[in-house]
Amino acid sequence: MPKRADLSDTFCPVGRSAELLGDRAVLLILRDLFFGRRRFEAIAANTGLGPQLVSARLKRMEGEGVVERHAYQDRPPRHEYRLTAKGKDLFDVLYAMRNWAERWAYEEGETGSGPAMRYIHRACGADVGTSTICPGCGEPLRYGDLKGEPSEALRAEQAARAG
Amino acid sequence: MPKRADLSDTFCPVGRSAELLGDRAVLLILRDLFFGRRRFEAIAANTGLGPQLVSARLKRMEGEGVVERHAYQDRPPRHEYRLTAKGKDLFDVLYAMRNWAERWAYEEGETGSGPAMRYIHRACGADVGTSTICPGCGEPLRYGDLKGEPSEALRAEQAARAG
DNA sequence: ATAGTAACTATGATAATCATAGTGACAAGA
DNA sequence: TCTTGTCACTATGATTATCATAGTTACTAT
Repeated sequence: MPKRADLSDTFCPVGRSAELLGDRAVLLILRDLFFGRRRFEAIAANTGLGPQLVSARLKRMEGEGVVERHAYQDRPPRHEYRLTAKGKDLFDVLYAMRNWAERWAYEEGETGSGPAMRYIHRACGADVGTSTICPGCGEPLRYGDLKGEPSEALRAEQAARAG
Repeated sequence: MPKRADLSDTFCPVGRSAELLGDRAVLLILRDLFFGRRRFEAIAANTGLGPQLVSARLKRMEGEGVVERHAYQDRPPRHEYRLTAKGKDLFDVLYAMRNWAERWAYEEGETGSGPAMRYIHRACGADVGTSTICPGCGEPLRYGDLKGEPSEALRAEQAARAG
């Protein structure tokens, strides 16, 4: 594409976020990082993105300070990618996207009886449904407070991609 | 680009949302619609996007059921775009993006003393800061409960684009 | 010596985006 | 009447991002 207008210096906060988040690949990579996938190949396989796209986006995300590259062995050199504090703080955005999709993007019964991805509040054990505060104890939800349980359909899909 | 993998039938809710939301233009148009801009030219001018991009995205968003096209006069035919219930329910996503940017994307004092965009909870009058529940009364925040006040810097920027 | 794994880079075809200009339908003013 | 202006777009051509596929580097394991 031609040079598009840069939004990183707009005063609108949504515009600034959109520069990074208005990108399919970035969103999918973030999802996988939140899911616990840290290795390049695992991310590429699960997202279905080509290696050069994954590479380019991880570099950009590293430049933005949302991920960190970490060597987990020296010979041969192997790296993994981890969310920084700034990256982990994007959880609310991804969680809001998940909530919206659970409410609007599935046919009745498409994922069995429950949601595509169930979240349990560790502190009180309640199923949080699609709310932003825990319906059991009323606390706001943060990354780390939640335990995700993919539905059978989602688990099968991910297994197929990994194999 | 070549035909990219379609995510609308993945079982992952973030993947399904990413198909629509992983796009700069869609995000900017949504922002403007939430801001109250309903007319094509106003959206094109404020986002800085070309008319064919705005046109294409509004069609896609209409197809997805997040916006509705409304004729507000017949001679000559003039339309405006409105968020549907499904569209309004994306507020949490945009609000989470705004919160993240307010926390991480500005230099100290870049927008004066406060945030780029201040939100007040209508019910209790509290400044909600960057939280997902009202710090004054504890209620979860919804679109319609909040009154947005752009900072002087943001107001000036928007005025410059409109003129 | 051969195969395998991890993390990439290179190449060429395809498709999306941008800037700019143009269209159709009408209203208002000179 | 003629010109100018507004709104909501569509058309065109240049530029650039993305995809699929293949190749590379540096090792380990058998």
